[in-house]
Amino acid sequence: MSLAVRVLPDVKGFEKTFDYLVPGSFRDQIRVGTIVRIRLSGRDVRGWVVAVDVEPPTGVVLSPIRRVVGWGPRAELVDLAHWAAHRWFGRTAHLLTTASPDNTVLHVVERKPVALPVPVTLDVLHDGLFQGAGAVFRLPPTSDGYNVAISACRRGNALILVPTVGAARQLGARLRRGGIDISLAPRDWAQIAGGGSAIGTRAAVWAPVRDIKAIVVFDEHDESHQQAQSPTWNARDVAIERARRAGVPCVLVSPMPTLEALDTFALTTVSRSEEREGWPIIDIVDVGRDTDKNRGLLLTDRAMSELGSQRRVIVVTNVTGQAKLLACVACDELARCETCDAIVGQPDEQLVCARCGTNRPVICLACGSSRMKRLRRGAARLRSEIEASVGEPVVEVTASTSFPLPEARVYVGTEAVLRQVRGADVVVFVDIDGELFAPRYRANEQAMALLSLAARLVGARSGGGRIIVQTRHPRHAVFDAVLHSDPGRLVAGERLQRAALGFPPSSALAEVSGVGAPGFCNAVRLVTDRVDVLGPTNGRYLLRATDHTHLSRVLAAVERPAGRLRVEVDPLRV
DNA sequence: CGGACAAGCTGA
DNA sequence: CAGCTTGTCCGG
Repeated sequence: MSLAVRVLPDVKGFEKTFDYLVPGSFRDQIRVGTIVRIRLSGRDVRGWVVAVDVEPPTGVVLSPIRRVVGWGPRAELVDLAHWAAHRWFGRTAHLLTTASPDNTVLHVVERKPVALPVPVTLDVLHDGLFQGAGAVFRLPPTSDGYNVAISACRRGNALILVPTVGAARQLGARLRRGGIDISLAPRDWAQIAGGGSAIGTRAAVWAPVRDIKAIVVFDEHDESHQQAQSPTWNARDVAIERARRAGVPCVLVSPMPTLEALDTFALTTVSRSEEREGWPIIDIVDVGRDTDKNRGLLLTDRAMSELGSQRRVIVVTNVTGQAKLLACVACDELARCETCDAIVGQPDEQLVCARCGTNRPVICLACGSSRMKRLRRGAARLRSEIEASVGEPVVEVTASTSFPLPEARVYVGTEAVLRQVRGADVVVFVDIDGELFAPRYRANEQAMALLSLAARLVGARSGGGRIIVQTRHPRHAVFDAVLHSDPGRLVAGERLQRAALGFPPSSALAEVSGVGAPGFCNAVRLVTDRVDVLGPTNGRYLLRATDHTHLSRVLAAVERPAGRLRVEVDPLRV
């Protein structure tokens, strides 16, 4: 047996492995994934053992590993980290950090599997979902995923991913009460390494679950499964790959499965009536016709009557400072792109589409008028207007609002208000058109996600849950889907539009920015004609390939130029 | 990344 | 040509 191991140093800026000797006293502690300290060009640095029994290159004198720090990711997760680094053009060390314990782990106590109690009602189990390689399970927003989680854990050690820490704590506690040996990842890293199932948010996909038997991703569509900073890895996609490698089923649960999920596994749904029951009542209020335009009010009579009642109301408006919404003065038609339907802005003389780049003079497509008016006002203004009209305190909630929230019957805010307020009777969307026609290719999906978030807050129709949506486009496909409580109605059209415009999942995208971007993108042009280089717009290039296999291969093949380079694979807003 | 070292610039 | 900056290379 050779005494040399390969170590990946935890040093920013370069990705290279080095070989070291293992002193005899360390030999039984060294495995793939072990965290060690090594000497590298005079410095004492941390690193991960990525291969054992290696044949070092000839003519190099190896130095010894200085110290064993503790346990690190399991060998299969080191491989998975390599895969993810390639897929999202990041450093393996970055992903290994996420897969490693926060604190030093010196001892792992192995636990035996516990015998699970037989559930009282076997018919609630979803064993069918876990039969093949996996499934997409469309479950309405107010339905409980507990039985899916239980079904996963009954197969053996399972990994369960949810979008928020609160949901992880709550579902984890319920599963423990149900007799499941499950720990919170990454907090209880050492415990998970000893056995049992794990639950957590996106980082938990790297939890050291032993002998894994199933993976479940709840709210698969939720953008918080994707890391915001580069590398923009997505826990759902890592979960799919982890399950595939382990040969175990992966179940993706969502009230509104993404095209990406539907392209991966077959869809399972609940009955039409059960899905309908799982959505609240949704009132689509046509702002273009139902209101007196001259009053200039943001809220329709329908919304005002809810505010005047004693019900708890959440009023959602769009992000302040986003692209202004323009509408025709004569006929009230929204200014939209003639090519891709996104709302267009008016930076100067022309109407410009931020999504596809089309521009035209300031002319209404419906009536030919050349006069436009601005529609959007901020959350702060809205708050004071509502407060004046209801005569009681109204609390504004933004992403930066600190806890605890002041008690109030009425809350006003941007998207964050839906995530921070506990519950409500009614949610009012003041101008959802800003979401529907946002210059982002996932606009429909994101609007749908907001509606399902609201649905959870107000609860099912049987309990009186209600959502009021103010729009100038009451016949929009997203409303057709929610009115029927059937997000599946969006899929075919969405798929066609994405394909027609070359957006995922019919393509793989990467956004490149930074001083090194021009050099990098020129190099991409030279290497291949299978990756389109678009831009730059605002200093950002967009690389587009037919699929991720090609995109990743090209990104890896191109030499990194000097200077800062930011590559965001699968950018959410393009 | 950070250190080593080489090549390039400056000033007396 | 010392003294300093800037660039490039390399680490086991």
